[in-house]
Amino acid sequence: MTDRDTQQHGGRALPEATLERLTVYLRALEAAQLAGQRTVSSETLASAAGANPAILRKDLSLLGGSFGRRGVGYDVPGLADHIGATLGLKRQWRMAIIGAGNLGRALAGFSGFRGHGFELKAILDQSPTEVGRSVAGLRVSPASELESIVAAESVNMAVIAVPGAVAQGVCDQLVAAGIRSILNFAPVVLQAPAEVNIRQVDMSRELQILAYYAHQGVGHQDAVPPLQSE
Amino acid sequence: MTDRDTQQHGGRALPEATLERLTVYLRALEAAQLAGQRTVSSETLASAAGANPAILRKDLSLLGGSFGRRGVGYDVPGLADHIGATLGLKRQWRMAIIGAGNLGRALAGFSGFRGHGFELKAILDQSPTEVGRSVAGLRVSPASELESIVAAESVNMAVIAVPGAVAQGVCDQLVAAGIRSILNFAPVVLQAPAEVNIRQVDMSRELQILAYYAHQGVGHQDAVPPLQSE
DNA sequence: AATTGTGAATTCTTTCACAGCA
DNA sequence: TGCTGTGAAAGAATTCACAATT
Repeated sequence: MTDRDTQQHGGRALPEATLERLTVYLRALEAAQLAGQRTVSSETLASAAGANPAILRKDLSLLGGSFGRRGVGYDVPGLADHIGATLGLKRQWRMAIIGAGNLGRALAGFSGFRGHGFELKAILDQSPTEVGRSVAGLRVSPASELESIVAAESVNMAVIAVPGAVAQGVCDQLVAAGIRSILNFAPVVLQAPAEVNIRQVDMSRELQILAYYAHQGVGHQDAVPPLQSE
Repeated sequence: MTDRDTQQHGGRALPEATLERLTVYLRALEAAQLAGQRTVSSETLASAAGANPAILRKDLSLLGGSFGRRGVGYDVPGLADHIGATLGLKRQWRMAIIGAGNLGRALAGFSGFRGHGFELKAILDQSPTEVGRSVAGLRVSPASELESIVAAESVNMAVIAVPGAVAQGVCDQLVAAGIRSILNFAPVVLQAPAEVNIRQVDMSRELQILAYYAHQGVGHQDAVPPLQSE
């Protein structure tokens, strides 16, 4: 554990499954903090996060530092801080949302990303009827100004909230403007150079997976670990 | 351990990673069909879906029937049909959206789920100012009528698009009304009995994972397989 | 006594590589 | 020839189980 080059900055990338769980632990820790808890056990935290204690401990062990105390549990603010630092939430992320329809406006109003270094700097739309409207305290800018706004506002993360038919075009423009982190809500697989990180949020995918489980009669519940017997 | 699953078509439950990819293959097949292609090779299809050919073939082999022809490729409509049948998209899924804010309205207007057996039957909201409005051709119903609407419309799938603070309450009501498939857009981990399937869509999670990769300078691209040098 | 941290065992997933078929 | 389908191999992720620590 004194071995610093194993994990930490510049160390190895964490498995994606671990990353997804870390975001959930972080949320559960924030809820625990609001509830006034100073420490949590892996069992409590895992249960709030819908995970199991063993994998939680394994995940945290990949983070490096040791934020638990044996016999006691994890220090709530300390661990939250450590996870936040690992995820890069101490930096400033300057976002733009492309598309000011219902979805873009909903995302703009979503408060969940504030307070973790995410700041919404611009919202853009192609349609003249949307341009100029006020959304979440910002004026909607014309899509044609994408490149200059990205530069002027130092935008380094973008959210695509446009119809599928134009999403790839928007993606290309974003890449050309230097953006390398994109969250895509349009129902298309975007093609982009390998250095661009794209995450996809896809309602159809989720509905189809739900349909599969319901169709098969499989009870698949992420949130509740199987009980140990014996 | 008991092997509790002997499903139809000689199928046990498919791995979740496979399910997620199947939905992408399906979309790519539909695009190919629109483009007039009759057959696709695993290489072409994988490239359109951002996967690699080997895992695509393995995924399809888990489905049972054989929809490829050696030396030729896959029959586009045949394979699309087979994947659709596997996912349960031949059945009728009757949906309700809870929450008629920007997000609920955006989801209601999202055409992507139509034509795959998904039919939006109701949209509900707590607030009297939303009730009665017309959204996607439906009138917004009061949230208090949830149980009776679910029964009257035989709703069997629900989408939660309400603020985090009330999401667990809505979830409890849905479960009480007999819903066992829930897609949750609220940023909370829902607690529900194991027989209820819940999928979570979470903007914070995705942004935080993007932040991690950008922070670490890791290029992680799901959508594009490493290019072969040619 | 309680709970973490982690090697070892297990299970799951992906990739390889090639036989089999059109 | 070209491409699928699939066992076998390799690689990851998860779970177990217990020594270490407060």
